[in-house]
Amino acid sequence: MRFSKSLIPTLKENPAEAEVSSHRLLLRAGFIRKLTAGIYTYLPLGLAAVRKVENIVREEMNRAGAQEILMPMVQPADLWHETGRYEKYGPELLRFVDRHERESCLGPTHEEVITDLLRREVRSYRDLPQNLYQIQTKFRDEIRPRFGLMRGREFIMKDAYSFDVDDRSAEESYQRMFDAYMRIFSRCGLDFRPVEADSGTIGGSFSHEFMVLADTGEDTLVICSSCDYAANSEKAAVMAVTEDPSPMLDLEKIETPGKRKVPVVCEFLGIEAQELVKTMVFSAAGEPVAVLVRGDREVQDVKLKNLLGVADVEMLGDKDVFDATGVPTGYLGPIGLKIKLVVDNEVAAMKNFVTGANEKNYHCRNVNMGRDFEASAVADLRQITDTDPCPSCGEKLVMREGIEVGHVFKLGTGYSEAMHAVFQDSDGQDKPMVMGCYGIGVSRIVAAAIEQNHDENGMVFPLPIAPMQVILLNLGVKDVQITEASELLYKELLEKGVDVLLDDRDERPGSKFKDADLLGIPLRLTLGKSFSKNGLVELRHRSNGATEELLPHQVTERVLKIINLAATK
RNA sequence: CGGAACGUGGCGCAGUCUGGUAGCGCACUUGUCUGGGGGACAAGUGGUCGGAGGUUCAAAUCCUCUCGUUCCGACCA
Repeated sequence: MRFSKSLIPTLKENPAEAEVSSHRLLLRAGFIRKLTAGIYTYLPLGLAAVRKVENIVREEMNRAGAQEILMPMVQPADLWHETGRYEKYGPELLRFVDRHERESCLGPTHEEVITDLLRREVRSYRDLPQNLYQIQTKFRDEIRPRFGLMRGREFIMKDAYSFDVDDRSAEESYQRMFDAYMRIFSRCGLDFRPVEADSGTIGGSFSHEFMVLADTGEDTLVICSSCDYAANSEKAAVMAVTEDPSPMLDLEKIETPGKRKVPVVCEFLGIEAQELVKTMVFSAAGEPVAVLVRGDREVQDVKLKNLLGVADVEMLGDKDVFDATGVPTGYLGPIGLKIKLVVDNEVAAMKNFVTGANEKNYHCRNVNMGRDFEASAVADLRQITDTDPCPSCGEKLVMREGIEVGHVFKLGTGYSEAMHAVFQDSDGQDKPMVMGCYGIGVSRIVAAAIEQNHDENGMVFPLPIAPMQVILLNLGVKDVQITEASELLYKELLEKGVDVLLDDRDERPGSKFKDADLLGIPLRLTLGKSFSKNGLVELRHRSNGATEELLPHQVTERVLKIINLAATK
């Protein structure tokens, strides 16, 4: 690829619209251009990086026994009605009607389409297992697209689906995909962690996310400092505490005029937030539900959602709380509360705590569960913190930010039952296929890789996913000797299958160096002064700035060696 | 969904408060010099000031509506 003939519109200045580094650099380096919010065109180098990632994904999926297909982006609403997701999925699903007034949508994911395919084509247990994948553009009408390729509305995703005869076999499929994902992200040169995750709207029984560690990540992870436990903080289990053995004291109602917020009540009563229990009211599928957590804790709504078995929970506003309970917020408590009540484990182990009295300007002291109120469920409902012990080994936890680049789910039979995707087993019985689904954000990997690998001069690509492996700088386009040698080297590298960008523009050396750094191409070859003087070619590593001087005939061999080393690492 | 900011040549911005000739840097074109970390000089090209409506002798500037973009937040009682 010749720089002079390519569309690589680099920018000297930071675009006003980009905040995070990957977004800024992708625009500055001329990898992408925005069409409209969350929707981008990939320019030659941007696409080249995407293709590199795709190829790694493809190789590893194929190696794991998955088969590549390509499904439609436009999907009929009927399929989505079958699984109930046309209603449930929410406004992220872009819906429209075609000229025949048929309801349709743009695929944000393909469980319905693939399940429809398999139910038509698979009759017998002999046809299973199947694992099919595609690399395709997805559309999700995000509320707030941001950070360039990180959270776009249109993005490139690899999605795979497995179909098995039973749970045991499905778990093997899951494990195969898990292993393939480990290889994929390692090969991409990413610093990542697989973490236990919530299975979200797609549903299913268990799942892992693959998180690239980066400060700009939108998810928070907890990682054990001692064992290999790691989880998304919204899922991370909090260890149950042992019950406080103190005897129960007499219940006492106290006047707390105007004291509503936890710190205010605590200060007024001279207690710590750990001695108080707050009562939060959520709406779950239209029903109000009260949740008790300790005063200094936060309810983790994903855990609540899972306990209640609903798609979504939402905290009620002051007015809705009053309508549901007859009590103004700030004075809520469990005693005599008329709505459903669920209690965090930690609270269940507490004795003689303070709560609201369900009466304006009053709280209660020495409240005890079992004596003063009953809960309809006790469960782990609070957000984990970094002072909590590791749920696996009890050691210290560390919290980190992460970018989700992959997600594997064991789906079970939810979709296959809803859509009657059955096969005849060896005993002659019809059984639903056991499914799994596995996603990778291909375009997001490019962004995450840049987020994780850049410096003040630009991107620093890991070799395996770099759009180009080598940038060859001809610093003397008007010098016949330098130009001839550059062209020769360029051809030689191309012949050996090296991806090389020849900077043959009539620019000053400074501009070429700056652009080379910005583009983040791992290996830079320079033919300039020291070539004229001593016939030497400079090889410089973008990542650490190390340089070596080589004779022209040594260059290709040396470059190939470095590339092969990076590939086998 | 709530809040805020911004929209002026390709990019980054000033001008708007206080209405009166549309400006700066970069990029681009031509020429000369220069040639290892975003060169210098000279001469040029390019803008319905996001859109619509209104006020005014006069609107980038004031008013109304609208579209677009970005950022923050989404309630812990």
